[in-house]
Amino acid sequence: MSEAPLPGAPVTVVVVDDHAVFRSGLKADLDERVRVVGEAGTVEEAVTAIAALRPRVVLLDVHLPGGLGGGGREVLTRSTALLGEVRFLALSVSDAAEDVVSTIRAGARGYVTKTASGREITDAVLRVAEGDAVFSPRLAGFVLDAFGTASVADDELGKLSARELDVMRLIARGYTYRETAKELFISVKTVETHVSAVLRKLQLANRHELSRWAADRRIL
Amino acid sequence: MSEAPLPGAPVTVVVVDDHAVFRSGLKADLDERVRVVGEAGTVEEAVTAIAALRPRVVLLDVHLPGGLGGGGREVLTRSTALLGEVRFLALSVSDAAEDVVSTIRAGARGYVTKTASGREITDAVLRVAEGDAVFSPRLAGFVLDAFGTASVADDELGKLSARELDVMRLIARGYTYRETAKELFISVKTVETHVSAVLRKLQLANRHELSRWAADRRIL
DNA sequence: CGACCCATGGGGGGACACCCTGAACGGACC
DNA sequence: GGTCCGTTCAGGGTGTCCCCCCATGGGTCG
Repeated sequence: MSEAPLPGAPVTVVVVDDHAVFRSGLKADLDERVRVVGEAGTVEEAVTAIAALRPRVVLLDVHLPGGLGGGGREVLTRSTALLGEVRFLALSVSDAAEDVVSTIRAGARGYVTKTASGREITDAVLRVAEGDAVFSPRLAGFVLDAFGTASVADDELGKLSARELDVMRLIARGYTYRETAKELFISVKTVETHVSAVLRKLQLANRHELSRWAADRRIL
Repeated sequence: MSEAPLPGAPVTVVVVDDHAVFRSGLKADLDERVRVVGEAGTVEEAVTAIAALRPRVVLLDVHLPGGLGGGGREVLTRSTALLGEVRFLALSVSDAAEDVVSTIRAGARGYVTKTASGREITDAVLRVAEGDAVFSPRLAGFVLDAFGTASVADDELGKLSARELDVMRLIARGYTYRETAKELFISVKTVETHVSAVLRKLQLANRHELSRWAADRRIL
């Protein structure tokens, strides 16, 4: 790879996970072929650390708290300027298709579930650093499927705006319009507008179908 | 505590989690007041290790794979013979009331979310070893609530009549009153009556909570 | 600069959800 | 036979859901 820094030098890594214990585990289990140069437990810390340290690879927990849904993706969207220089490898307990696809779409170069060993994660980091895309074996199949048929199957979600996603998540959980409005500091009428847009874009009839739709995709 | 072994001796711990990296993190972050004498990544390994090693405390991930729902609880139910000798401290990423309550019901003496630091988890282990019940601060409130009404809360489902169950299942799936009435060959008004009875008996506010209640219990 | 999308919010209205009271019938239990 | 409960249904009311219309301000894109 022409982008590789000094051959033989360890790959620099920043670890992002809200669980301090898991970060410690990574630092203990990643072997000497990589070097952990920083860590972060929140979205803010992560964005700051990545911009300052410019690691070769970021090991990113998809389920960071903070963003209304999937704070890990927020780190990605706020680091787009660095996407050419820094590679992101997503770490997640979930292997739900929706999570994987949307994370890749946000710019991650690989996706590994947390059941992997330190050795396996090290291997994945190195391959991502070299430009490969890496997926846990049992994810590889449907990731390819997803991107073969993604234009139809999945882009329903991509058509929702950020605010519509906020509203959709709360409504799908059973919040009333009034509760949703209070939670998001907007008027009930605005919630109605967003819900109508969501139902129209997703081609659903009512909030019950929305709940099931979201549950099927594990968006709750 | 009269049950305490040698005063000053470190508390023995077995770590159960399907993520090897997280186990490493625990071993690295738990301080010298406890001693990790074994670990396991599956239900089978855990049951075997606990029976053989007889640790003072088991740090148990609730979300082990294997059991049809929450394999961690399976470890508890298969170790009941040791519950007097070995204390279980549940570790989970979830702070959902349902998970917490059912885990405590299965015999765990505490419940800590994985966002806790190594120091906090060590403290929790020591307190459980001494006989205390330990909960993450924001869990403490509703755990007490849940157990104030626990004896009643259990047989809620048994209190529903046959017809109420019929109606409840359809409503929980998102059927409207009208659709439910048609399906069961009764009037909309009768459906209303049954739904009201169900909501009252289960102490739920509306059909959305009913949907979640039923989903949690896998009644759908 | 105009076209377009997004986020915000309002008026109004039909349909539905949920609650209250009340009532009729039948079966079960003592 | 009286009492309780489950099942059936009604009238009437309030609040929520979801739709239609509309408007304003901001951002992006060509």
